[in-house]
Amino acid sequence: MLVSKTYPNLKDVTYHLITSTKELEIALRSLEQSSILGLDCETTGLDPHTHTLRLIQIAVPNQPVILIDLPQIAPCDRGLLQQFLAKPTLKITHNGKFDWQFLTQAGLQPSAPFFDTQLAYRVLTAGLKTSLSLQTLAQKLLNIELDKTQQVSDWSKPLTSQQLQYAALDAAILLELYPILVKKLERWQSLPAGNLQLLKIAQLEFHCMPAVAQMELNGMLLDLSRWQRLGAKLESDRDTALQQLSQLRIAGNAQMSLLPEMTDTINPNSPQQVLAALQSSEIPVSSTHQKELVPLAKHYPVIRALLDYRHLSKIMATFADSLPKHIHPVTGRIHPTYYQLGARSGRFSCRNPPLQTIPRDAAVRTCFIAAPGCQMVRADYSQIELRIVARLSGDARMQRAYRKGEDLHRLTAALVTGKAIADVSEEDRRLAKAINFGLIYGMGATKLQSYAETKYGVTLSLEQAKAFRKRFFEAYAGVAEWHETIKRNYIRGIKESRTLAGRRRRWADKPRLAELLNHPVQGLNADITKLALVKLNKVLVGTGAKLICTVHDEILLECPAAEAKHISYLLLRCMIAAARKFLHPIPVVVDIKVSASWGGDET
DNA sequence: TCAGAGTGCGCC
DNA sequence: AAACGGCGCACGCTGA
Repeated sequence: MLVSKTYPNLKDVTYHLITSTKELEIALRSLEQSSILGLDCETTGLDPHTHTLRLIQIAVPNQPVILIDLPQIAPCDRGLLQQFLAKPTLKITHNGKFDWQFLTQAGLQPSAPFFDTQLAYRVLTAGLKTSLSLQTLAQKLLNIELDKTQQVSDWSKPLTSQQLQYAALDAAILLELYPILVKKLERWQSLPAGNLQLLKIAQLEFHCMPAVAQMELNGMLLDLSRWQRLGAKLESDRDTALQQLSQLRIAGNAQMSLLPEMTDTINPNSPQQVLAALQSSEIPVSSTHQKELVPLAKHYPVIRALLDYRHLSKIMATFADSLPKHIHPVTGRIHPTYYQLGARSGRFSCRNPPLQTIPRDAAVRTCFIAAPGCQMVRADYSQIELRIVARLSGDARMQRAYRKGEDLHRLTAALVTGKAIADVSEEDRRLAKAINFGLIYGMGATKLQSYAETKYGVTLSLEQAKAFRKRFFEAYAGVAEWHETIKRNYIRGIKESRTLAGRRRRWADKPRLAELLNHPVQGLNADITKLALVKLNKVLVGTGAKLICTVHDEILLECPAAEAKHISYLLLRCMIAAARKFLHPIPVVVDIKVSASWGGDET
């Protein structure tokens, strides 16, 4: 099954199957001396709320792999195992989040430190589209072909020797991967540029893993009846928009008579058909993209109706109809999957359902509620990306503004319009937001124009967009220089980028300039939020607070109402401490709210 | 008929 | 010369 001269330890991996408490006691004693162990589990399925552990595999160097047939060990006899896993032995896992969740559900929560080979490999390959399966790692790092056919076998029946052999190998191989990955993570540390701490980034991820695992187990509570009422309203609004759309289309049909086959068979969800219909009504569009339609909405009611319809049907399809399907039958809560290295920048990604993209609309967010007797405590970093830009670029004016606690958007508005700060209008400030957020990643004038219109409702001519762009970089010369520095790297053909914390992103091909501008910022934001989660996980021990969601620069907790004040203090402290480590001397501002729901606005 | 690329848009 | 980045999901459409 496995042939390798290089890894004699993996040739004929021997194992010891434990089926009684007595055997377990002896086996655990034999493992006690080792400072590291490979840990893996086989389960009856993938859901830690409904499926259960079947086998726990523990590998230590130079010993048979211990395979614990957990159902054979009476729950009252699992104390020793629980104590064993709670010891500070280094646990080497592959996708340890999964094992952590099942072990935790079984009352066998493993304690740090962890070394997760999957996270480690992603830290090394961030930005590349590499597979992260154990099979791939075995192949690339050990030159071994791993047979995973047993992975999907039936683990609820009596175990076959193939299953046992497979299970033992999965744990044993972790011990071989570990030193290789450590060496790779450390190698980058010795490069001359300094501050290259890939091992530290990997350890940040390892420390974050239990917080993420627990966050998934905790899930979020949706007020279903409120949600359904909202859904009904959205649906009727959508249908109203659709009706308007069809009436308006008929009204415009004088021009459409050339294409009679289109008049009543247009699918409003088809960009192709909509584009053809708009063009045949002599509306000057080259695509039906939002950015092209928004400026026309003022002049054409049909476009307004189309945009309204699209918005509402988007929310209906992606959220209103789908979220209730994700309510877990056992917990009654929504448990998405978070991938802590899901984004190339180091950010989390989240799916099933995508809680990171829930509409901001208060009507939507107030449906996400704290459990009875509990409050939601949520906090987000104020303008974290702009503060990071101020920190990285060293731009004097930005730094001064932040240190004096000024409103950077107002400042930008004043600088680009030439007005005094006191005369800056609300619209000027919205314009400035578009400018600040857009231009820091190198947006061009054309995009700035449509971005300001679409996202901030500010209409600009192309000339104005060009002029504002020019003035922005004159006003923030440090930002312009920072861009120039990165541009030089870009021209040199550099293929990787680092955050201040050392996180690296790689490119297989030539990166785009904007990607090189973005990664140090978005990546550091991820570093900071993850550090905050790690700090938080420590201080929340013993409290009633639960981590329930994180959205890039925001952290949501749920806790008994009586604790809310204390918990919000802890959350604030952790987030500020995490950001301060990298942003100093730029001040860190965290906005914190305690409320009954995600949308509530109390405190 | 079904996988997959493309379009479009929700969030930060 | 010019260039915002990072996601996941639903949908219509294409081509084998």
